[in-house]
Amino acid sequence: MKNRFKRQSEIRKIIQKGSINSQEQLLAELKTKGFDLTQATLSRDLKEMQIAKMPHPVKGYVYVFTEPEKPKNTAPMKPVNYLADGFRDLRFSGTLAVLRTQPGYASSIAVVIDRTDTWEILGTIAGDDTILIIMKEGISKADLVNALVQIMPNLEGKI
Amino acid sequence: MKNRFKRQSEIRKIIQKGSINSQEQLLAELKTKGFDLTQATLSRDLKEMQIAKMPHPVKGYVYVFTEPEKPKNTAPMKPVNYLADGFRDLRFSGTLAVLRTQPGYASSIAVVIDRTDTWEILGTIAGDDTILIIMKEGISKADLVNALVQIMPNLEGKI
DNA sequence: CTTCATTCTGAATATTTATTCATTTCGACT
DNA sequence: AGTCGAAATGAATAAATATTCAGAATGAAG
Repeated sequence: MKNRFKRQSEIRKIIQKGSINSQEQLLAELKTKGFDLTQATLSRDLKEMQIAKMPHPVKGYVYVFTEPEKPKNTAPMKPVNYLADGFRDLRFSGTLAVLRTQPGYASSIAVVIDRTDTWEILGTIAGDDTILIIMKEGISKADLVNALVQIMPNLEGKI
Repeated sequence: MKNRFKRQSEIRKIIQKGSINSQEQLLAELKTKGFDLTQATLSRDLKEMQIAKMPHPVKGYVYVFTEPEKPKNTAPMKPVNYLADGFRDLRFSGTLAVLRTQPGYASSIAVVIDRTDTWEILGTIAGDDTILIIMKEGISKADLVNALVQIMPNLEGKI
């Protein structure tokens, strides 16, 4: 139907603004624009248009056009071994660990560490040849070393 | 809790495979891996991890990691509100706070924090998706949260 | 070791979203 | 115009998901 496309086009516009968090809300918005339909139809439209309700840290949930997932950490193993080669040394200070690398390696190693979301590690910050690792309180040096070996098996013995 | 991170890590692995289309299904999968939890908890995990149920032309609906929407070339919003959207989570270790953001947001948020010269905060260091905030001694978690909300009102309630 | 506060979780429930089933609408063709 | 079949829709309902509320676990502070 002709109306259907106009409607979906309007839906697109509204979603784009990024502040819709339920179909009911969207429905109301559409009514003000002169589109009269039920939630059932809306649900079908959204499905067809591949619009998803996504959790949002601040807004709760928001409807968005979704891109299918990035194949991010699908193949960590290979680059990881390679990255381990950039490793220089590891030292500790309180709840911080400082990992030194060959110049230029730091950020790529840090990215790998971050992606694994290891629970012992709150986060990392990388410069050019140094990575600062912020550890969870109460984590021992050994714990951290284990975690790192998990991530980069080739480190085994280098530490 | 320790278990919570292991669990979320497992969730990530399962979702990654791309054939989960309901929480119930995911729940069952997790049970076989030895994680015992309820749908309520799972819902909360998914929200926290920003995993969304997305319509899929052939599979119906699939759970996926979603990309935050691309800030298209729509007129730049009020910087501060905009920045709050990049927020992921906030955790503490001693006198440090680690603020995690959507990839790419860290430095711009850090700049804003630095500019305010909040007395609770000695300084910040930003990577790509992590900001390290060095707090003044004696500052509590709540104090820092308050300070951040001052800076980015939209954070209110989401920390 | 207690007490207190905070975080985490499950059970029950509320809310939201998808689907079923019946009806209507529309277009193509006589 | 009338009939057929396909697509679209709404009402009701089923199914799925989010949240509330209360209790348990954990951790910090005496």
